[in-house]
Amino acid sequence: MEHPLKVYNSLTRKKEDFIPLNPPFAGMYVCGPTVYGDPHLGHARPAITFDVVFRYLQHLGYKVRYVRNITDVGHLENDADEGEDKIEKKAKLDQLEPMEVVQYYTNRYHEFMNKLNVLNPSIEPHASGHIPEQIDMVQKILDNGMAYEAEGSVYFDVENYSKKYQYGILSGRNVDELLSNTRELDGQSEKRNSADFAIWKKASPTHIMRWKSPWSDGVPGWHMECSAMGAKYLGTPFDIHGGGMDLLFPHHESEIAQSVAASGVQPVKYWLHNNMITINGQKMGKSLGNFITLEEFFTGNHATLDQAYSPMTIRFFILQAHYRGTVDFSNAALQASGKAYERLMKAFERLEAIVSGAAGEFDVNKLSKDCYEAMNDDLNTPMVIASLFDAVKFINAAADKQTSMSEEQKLALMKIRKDFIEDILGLKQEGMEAAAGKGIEDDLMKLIIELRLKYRQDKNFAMSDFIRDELKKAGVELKDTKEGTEWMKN
RNA sequence: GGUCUCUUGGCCGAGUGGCUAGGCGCCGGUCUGCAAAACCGCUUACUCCGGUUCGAAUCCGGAAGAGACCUCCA
Repeated sequence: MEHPLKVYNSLTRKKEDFIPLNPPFAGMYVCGPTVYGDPHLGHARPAITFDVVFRYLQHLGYKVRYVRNITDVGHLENDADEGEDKIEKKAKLDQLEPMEVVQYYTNRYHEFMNKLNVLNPSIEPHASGHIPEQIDMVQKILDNGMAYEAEGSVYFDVENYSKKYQYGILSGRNVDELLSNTRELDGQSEKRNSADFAIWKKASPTHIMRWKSPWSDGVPGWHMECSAMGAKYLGTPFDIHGGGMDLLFPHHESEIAQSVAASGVQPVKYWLHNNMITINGQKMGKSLGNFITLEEFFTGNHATLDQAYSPMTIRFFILQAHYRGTVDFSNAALQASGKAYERLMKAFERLEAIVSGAAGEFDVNKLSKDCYEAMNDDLNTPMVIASLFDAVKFINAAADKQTSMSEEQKLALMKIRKDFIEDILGLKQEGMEAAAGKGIEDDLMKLIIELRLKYRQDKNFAMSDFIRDELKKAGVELKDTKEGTEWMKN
């Protein structure tokens, strides 16, 4: 592949050339949601980030298998002995079957990902559908002496693992500290060491979700699913593993340990991590309870939101920042993104209507080159967007006849639009005001606008302004454009 | 407390040892009966203190502030 794509690898802490293990194939695994709540803005970030990775790898010609899991079992509130499964807890609360909760929130997740124009992954495995694979892996780890059984649960033996391998290779944590400064803390635990983590958990009598295993009726540990499903669908090792930075430790660290303990092989070549979305400078997340769901963004129905924000505004907002930096949510920032997005899309829409002539002062080849370079430099989408705004200026100038554009330039810009805006960044035109077309309301507005037009033609501006002002009070705004009068509800 | 990261103009956000990112806002203009929208122009920043260098916002050291992970979180 001649495009020298570089990605930042959390494992080596360096930008590295992306060279897949088996070109032209590329395998990517991304940690998907635990489906026990509505998707919020924080979920949109990895989904969009790795959607762009998926899209770009495909654009470069790779045959990509993209696996993004659904965690529907095994994600415990904590690793303590009485730790409750998140799904099951929610199910009890709502008096539903756990799988009803799973189905509902999986559907919700899909619904909102579609709105954000996030492509479906190639495979979307559920943890609950891969219990045998996980049991197999637990057995292998036991066989290799890297885990022990206690009271029907199986725990990963960090201390023993560390004699041969490095627990902490990804997160940079020092095992000796992990082991020593926690040893005294828990006398009552089944674990030999509090750094150990459950890879199989015996179900308490009240547990609804449970599977038979050689050790007990129980559930797999949270980290197991990703190791087992990644190996099953992408092999060992595979190319890319993605997820949020908050999963780096302990989730991804433990994934590595499990896979290495089972197979002896480093399971992943490139670890990619997106950073967090913050609100008032703090991470937006479940535990702090400061998250805003995607539905709330799309409807504007939340106390801290000044207005509704469209899915593409959210997508654009996220792409305007580099994926490894935090991005701070605010109404002002989202409003700015919304406007910028509109301007970008409108300009490229005007492109089609431009009558070509002599070539204008604009180097489209350089633009294309800049966009590729930005993408290749660890997926620098904000840079791509900045470059695209150079084209916006040129297109607008040509559309306003301030300069001319050759057919060649026009076609090249159309290709930029197709490649970068649509295929790679995944931005799409959002339906202009869906407010129109609502039966009698629409007919009435048509009548009012017609009346007002009459007044305007008679130069009775007092009356036409009166109509506009009164409508505004009623929450309807009028705009006179060259194509006629538009209206929209506020 | 341990590990790590960050601090850029009114706001959001790239980037880099010398070549004014970009967006939004503000202001000015074009257009329009007016308004809005749209378009054009303008707006020269890099927490502080030392050091290295011909030259640092960019490298090194220190200080202050903020954040992430260490328990569940995307």
